[in-house]
Amino acid sequence: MQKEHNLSKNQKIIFDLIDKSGEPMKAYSILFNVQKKGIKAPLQVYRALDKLVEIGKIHKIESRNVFIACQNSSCQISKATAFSICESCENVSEISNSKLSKYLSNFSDESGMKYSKYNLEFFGMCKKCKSK
Amino acid sequence: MQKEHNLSKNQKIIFDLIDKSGEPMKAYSILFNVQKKGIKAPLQVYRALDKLVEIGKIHKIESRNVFIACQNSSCQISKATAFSICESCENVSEISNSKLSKYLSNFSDESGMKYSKYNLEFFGMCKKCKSK
DNA sequence: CTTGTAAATGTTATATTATTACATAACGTT
DNA sequence: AACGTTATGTAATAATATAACATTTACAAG
Ligand SMILES: [Zn+2]
Ligand SMILES: [Zn+2]
Ligand SMILES: [Zn+2]
Ligand SMILES: [Zn+2]
Repeated sequence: MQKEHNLSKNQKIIFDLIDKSGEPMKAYSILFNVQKKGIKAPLQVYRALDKLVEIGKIHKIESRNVFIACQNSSCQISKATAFSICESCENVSEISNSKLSKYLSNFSDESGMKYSKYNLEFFGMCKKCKSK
Repeated sequence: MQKEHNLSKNQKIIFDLIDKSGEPMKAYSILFNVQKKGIKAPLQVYRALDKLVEIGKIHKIESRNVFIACQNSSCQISKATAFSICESCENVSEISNSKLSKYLSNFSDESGMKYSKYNLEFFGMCKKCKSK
């Protein structure tokens, strides 16, 4: 069962925006979109984003500096994330593949380092873009 | 056999700096360090970095916005990268594990998307930091 | 209910990371 | 030499993110 997080006002505004957009969003585009709701400064956006990432409601796509709503409604893991990114249209989707996540969560090497978290980004051409 | 790339003057200066440092470096720290060699503007640094990334001599650690020299001297792959990052001391090392790279290079799912590239970042505490 | 504490907010300024635009030079091939 | 490609130089600016500080809200312990 996923822990319930009561989102604060700003967190809710920003999560709803990202979630409804269904697309990756940039921080300053989010800022622009929520200014009518009274959120006026970058820091207000970044603070909400930080919290939402922390609790796993959204993820940051590091190679693109964008944020998307978690598409794995059942998973509370912001510690084991995998995405596919189309290099042509920049479409992003979250990969939820239990074999992959098991493989990576159990991965260890000779470094003696214990991995508690990972982020994986796959790149390629999506179906739509390929057929063009 | 890896293709030989003749680095240009700026590319060589910047690659040598990163390679010798043995550490992840930030773009503006690189800039600061090469100013005595006549490289005065961010763009000169970013252009060299772009090229070096493209040919696989260095890699960008996306979650940190830093660059490190490729530690896999034998591999020409800038298309299949994996790193371990210590969240305490920010030490980064490149993982070269043939099973892992095979597994990920062959990964496919039902999306119909063909993945031509991936980047994986593992996070945790390195040996040194754990023992403190 | 009040007091203490953590979390969230508001606001201004600033730091950090990266690119646009345009001009010139060097390199490699024919 | 002429051509196309790659690299360089320079100035300005865009895009991303954080520091510092003041205040407010939420919520639990006493
Ligand atoms: Zn998710
Ligand atoms: Zn696409
Ligand atoms: Zn490498
Ligand atoms: Zn460490």
